[in-house]
Amino acid sequence: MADRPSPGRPGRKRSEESRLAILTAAMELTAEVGYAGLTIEGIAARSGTGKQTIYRWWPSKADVLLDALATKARLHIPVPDEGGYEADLRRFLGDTFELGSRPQVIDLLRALMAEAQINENFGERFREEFLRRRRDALGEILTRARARGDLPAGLPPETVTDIVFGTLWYRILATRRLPDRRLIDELVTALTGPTA
Amino acid sequence: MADRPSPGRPGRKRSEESRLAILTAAMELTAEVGYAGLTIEGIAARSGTGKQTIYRWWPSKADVLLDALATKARLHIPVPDEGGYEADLRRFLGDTFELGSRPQVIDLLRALMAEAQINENFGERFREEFLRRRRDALGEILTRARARGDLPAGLPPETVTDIVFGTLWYRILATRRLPDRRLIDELVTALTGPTA
Amino acid sequence: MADRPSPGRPGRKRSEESRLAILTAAMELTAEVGYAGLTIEGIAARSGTGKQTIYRWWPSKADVLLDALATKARLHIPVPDEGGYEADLRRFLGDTFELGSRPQVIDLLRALMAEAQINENFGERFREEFLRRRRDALGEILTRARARGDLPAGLPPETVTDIVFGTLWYRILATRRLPDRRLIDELVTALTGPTA
Amino acid sequence: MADRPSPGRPGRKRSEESRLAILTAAMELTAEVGYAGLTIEGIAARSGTGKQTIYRWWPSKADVLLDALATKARLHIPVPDEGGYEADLRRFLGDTFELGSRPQVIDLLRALMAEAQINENFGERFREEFLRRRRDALGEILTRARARGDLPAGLPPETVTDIVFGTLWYRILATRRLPDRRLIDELVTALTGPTA
DNA sequence: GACTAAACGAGACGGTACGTCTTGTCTTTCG
DNA sequence: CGAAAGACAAGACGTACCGTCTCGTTTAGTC
Repeated sequence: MADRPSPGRPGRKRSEESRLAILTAAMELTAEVGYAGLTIEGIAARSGTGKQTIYRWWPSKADVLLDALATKARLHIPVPDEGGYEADLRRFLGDTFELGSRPQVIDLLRALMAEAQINENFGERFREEFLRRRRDALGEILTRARARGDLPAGLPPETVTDIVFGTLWYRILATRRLPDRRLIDELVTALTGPTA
Repeated sequence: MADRPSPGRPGRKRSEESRLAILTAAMELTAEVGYAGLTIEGIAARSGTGKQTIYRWWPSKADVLLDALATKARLHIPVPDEGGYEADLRRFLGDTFELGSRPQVIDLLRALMAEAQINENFGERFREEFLRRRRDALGEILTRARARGDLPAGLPPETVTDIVFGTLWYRILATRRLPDRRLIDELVTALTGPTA
Repeated sequence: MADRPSPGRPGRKRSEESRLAILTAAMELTAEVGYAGLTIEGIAARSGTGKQTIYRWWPSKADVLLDALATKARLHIPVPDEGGYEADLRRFLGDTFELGSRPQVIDLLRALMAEAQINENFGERFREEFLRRRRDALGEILTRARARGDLPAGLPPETVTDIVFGTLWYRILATRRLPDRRLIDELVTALTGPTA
Repeated sequence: MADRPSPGRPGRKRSEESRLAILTAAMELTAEVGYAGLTIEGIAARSGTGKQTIYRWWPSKADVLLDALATKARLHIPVPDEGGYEADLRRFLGDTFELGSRPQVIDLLRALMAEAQINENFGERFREEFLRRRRDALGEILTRARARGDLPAGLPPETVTDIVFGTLWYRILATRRLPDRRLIDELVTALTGPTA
């Protein structure tokens, strides 16, 4: 993403106005013409900035969108202790689904996951700065569950995480059916089953 | 994909030689320069054919690869009756993993899934001609399991399918850890748990 | 132009129907889309023939048009003896202008003269089979005039021919003003002047 | 031809170096492969520039050549007053022939006149920016001649111009015999005859 | 020195037309 | 009558440019 220059050095300061105009233009254009139709030139034109300003701060259009997502969409999901593994899991899944219910956000996520497959460098940034954070949030819940002895045998936390996020992403990427309430129940069934 | 002309009509026949040269070149180039670096021009040059010949038969480079995958990689997975749900599932997952263990194939799948997100038309073809077939194969097993009463309560076949393929795809797309033997055991645990 | 095969040999005869369909299509298309927009593929499609049939008999689209001009437009101009150089000249110019007064024919001539500059081989054919015949017609008149002693001194027949056709072509190619009656008078003035 | 941007505005300046490289490459290539073999891609490759740079400033390959002709060949012909119509005319024709004696220039002129027939838009530019200037130069001489009363009766200046340039162009386009000294004498004879 | 603006070299894009080759059908002539 | 010859319509082939687009860079002038 964009580096912040160390303070106290000469030269004009980075224009926050331009930065926001670029992020806004990028999201709007993605909604209007799709990720494939999004271009750096288009972002520059729409935001009233120069191409060089974009290239100076972001390495690719996907990074602009990732920044926009982090800046614009409030992605943070708190993981309050609901008192038990099943309740925690249910709460986490509910919060996550809510977040992903905005179609614009879904389209953005699909585009970024796609770009991550194609562009190796961006893929690393996407995994580190987005996917890992979501895994860590679930990880917290699983750590608590393990401490309580609630985790079913034969299902290490890593695999639970793979199953949870895997199912969500697969519905989005491969079936175009958005996750819903019913899926929460069924996932909880599968992941807490043996101990119930 | 490519239409087959009805026989007995005038005009030169489609060159099977060119077709295979194109599919081969496409796969080789993807391995060498990556999907992002793959171009129609490159495929034409490598295969010794003309661009027009490619455009005549495939609408995009992703479709060439999808055809290559279907033609070259033997994707069909038989689903023999192993006698029980758990054994069937274990066999299906084992066969599937083996198939996807070739890194070349994995890279292809990642690229195609990515393209499916970005190119709506190709996405539809990819879902219909690739993803649905894999789902159907698993569906057969689940139908047998349901007939035997082996399916755990609260886990409809659709959701089992989402969980199985979701986990596999997520490992490939998001974590870059290829599915392995251990994952089979854990998935089987999660999906057959309650009946065990 | 098209060679005629020696008679009495085996094989299907050249189809006069196709030949005329091609010439007609070529002229129509030139009128509709201009010479630049004229293509062999278009002629084949319009005439309901195959491209190969065209390439078999004519080396270029310009040759098709040249053939069409010779076949369709009655280009022959008789040069009857009007009794004197000035009268002969006046008659010849009048007949020539009449011929070139059809805008379709003019456009064709412009295109062929243009192609003759660009395509060396066609240029030779155009000069031999079209331009030379027109020059020869005027040459007849000048031969008669010389016999009568009507030719002005210092103006060899070759140069008279250059001046006559040059002026006509120049009006067509460079000024887009079609030759008219007034021009006849003025040319006759210039070319018969000294003896008058 | 190329517009000149108003000064004092932001943005990179047009590269004069590229402009000249393009004009030079265009002339060289025309000499080497002929006008038909000349392509924008070839000019770009030879000149070490991008195609877009050519398309930015010239609408067609013919316009590049027209610019090259104007820039490289010193086309201006002064029309000093030689004291009389016949002397003026003789001087003008001599200067003109000298100019057109370089075969490279002749080939260029043939190509441009040809293109002007085929491409309507270029034709207009060619007539306005090239042909009209040559006509105007001769027009000056004829205006002087008229003031002196040297013009033969029955031969308006317009027609004299048509005859002079027509004969020159016809020799170039249709007979491939370059104009020479003898032609000057004969033209002068035809055009000044009655007053002599 | 960051900014907007714009030209630059590079090269892929989708497309068109070229001229050739292949296929199967339909004449024509001759053995 | 049947085989050989060749013209036919259809259409796929490899090739070459077209004109456009976007890339990422560079240069110029402004803030």
